[in-house]
Amino acid sequence: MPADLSGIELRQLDTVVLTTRHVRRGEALFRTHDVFQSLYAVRTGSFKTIVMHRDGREQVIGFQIPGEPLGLDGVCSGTHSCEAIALEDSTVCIIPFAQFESLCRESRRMQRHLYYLMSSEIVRESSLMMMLGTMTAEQRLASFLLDLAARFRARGYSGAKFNLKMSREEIGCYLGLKLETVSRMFSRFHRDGLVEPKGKQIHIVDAQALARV
Amino acid sequence: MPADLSGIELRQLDTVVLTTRHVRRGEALFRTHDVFQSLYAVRTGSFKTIVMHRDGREQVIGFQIPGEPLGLDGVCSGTHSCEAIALEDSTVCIIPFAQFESLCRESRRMQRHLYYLMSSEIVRESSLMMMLGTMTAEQRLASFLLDLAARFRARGYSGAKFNLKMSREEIGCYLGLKLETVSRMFSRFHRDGLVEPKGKQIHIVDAQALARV
DNA sequence: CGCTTCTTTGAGAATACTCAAAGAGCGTGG
DNA sequence: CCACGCTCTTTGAGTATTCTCAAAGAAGCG
Repeated sequence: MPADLSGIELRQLDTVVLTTRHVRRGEALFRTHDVFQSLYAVRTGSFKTIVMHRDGREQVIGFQIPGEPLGLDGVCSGTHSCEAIALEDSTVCIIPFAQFESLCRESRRMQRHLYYLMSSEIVRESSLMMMLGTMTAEQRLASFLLDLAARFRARGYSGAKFNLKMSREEIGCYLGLKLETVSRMFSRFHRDGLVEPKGKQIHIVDAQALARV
Repeated sequence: MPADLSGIELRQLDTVVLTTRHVRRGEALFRTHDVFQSLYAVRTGSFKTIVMHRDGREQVIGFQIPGEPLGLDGVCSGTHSCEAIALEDSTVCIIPFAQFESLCRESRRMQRHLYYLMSSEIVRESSLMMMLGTMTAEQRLASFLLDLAARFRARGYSGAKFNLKMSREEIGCYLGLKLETVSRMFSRFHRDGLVEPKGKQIHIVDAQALARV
């Protein structure tokens, strides 16, 4: 997970990350109001995180792929404010927060890394709010695809071809759109030669044009 | 700022908060890409924080009233990812981050408080995304007013009557709506007897009904 | 291989937006 | 202190984007 830590710190982290956990497709790693005890890092598979309104409305607030952190929302109140659901059979590293906290007190770099993770999440959510607040349906889907592409690339996968494990409905729930609208936008991108969607398999043909949308 | 710190820690914090700064209405406390050096706490007045897209689009991601923190976005990259603009002549406490960080290494409670602040911001933004992604214009304005009311109450002001320092346009920019839509929703709430808006002075008449919207 | 779930597409409806103009409020300067 | 001008707010009318409802087609799973 931590790209900017030295070998020493990584070994220290290994002493804390004693266990991994398997989560089956559709199951929850944690739910809203669960007691917060650990941070997690996706090891294999993928997750969505959702917040639920009392009336049952859901908002997907993020998708996590291997290497990305989960659970930072729980630090402030001691209970989780969202829930993390596996999009496919997945495994996570468990990082017990109490132990991680001790490690942070010993290692300034580890401490900085935790700050980095939390602040990054704040910045990520800010740009998501920008998307939800100012963009058209077309722009939202374009920026979603480009963001995913960049993250896959950053983790060593192809940024041009990847598999969407989430449904159109989940994408819509993330982008503040209905599933039909998401589907129509995919069709439009396909018609315009920007993207080649074969079901869940996505091939980004013209990233430049996507960025200009 | 910190509600859960002891007298000792508050005195320690006082040694770090050496200076305050005045910011005139319309001026920036910090701008996007400014080097991050300090956290701030609003002392008097109020601010908006905005993120800017390259094409000039703006999204207001928060309004800050006295007692609330500013600048947490800068921790991860060392530069600010948003800008903070004063909505009226205001003052802030300056908390140099390097010194605050040292203090956190000495005091576990101070450390926890920083975690708390960052994680709270993550949770706050999550619920904002829920609003932007799932709510109608009417519901957005209602939840905005109730949120503000709760925050004023938490800081010891009246939750039923308060002054909106931000314009209809800024509210719209925060709620993902146009200023005309915001104005229409105010008119509707007025017509229905939920809110008594006298220009920028807001009187919440029926908070229960607002919550049911 | 059949059933269920997901996706696509169409048609019509609703919400929010755009453009426009009048009215109110605020700050500034005489 | 009042008047002027500017900005902000309100309201209306028409438009556009997205949503809703519906149905057919495709894909995935057991």
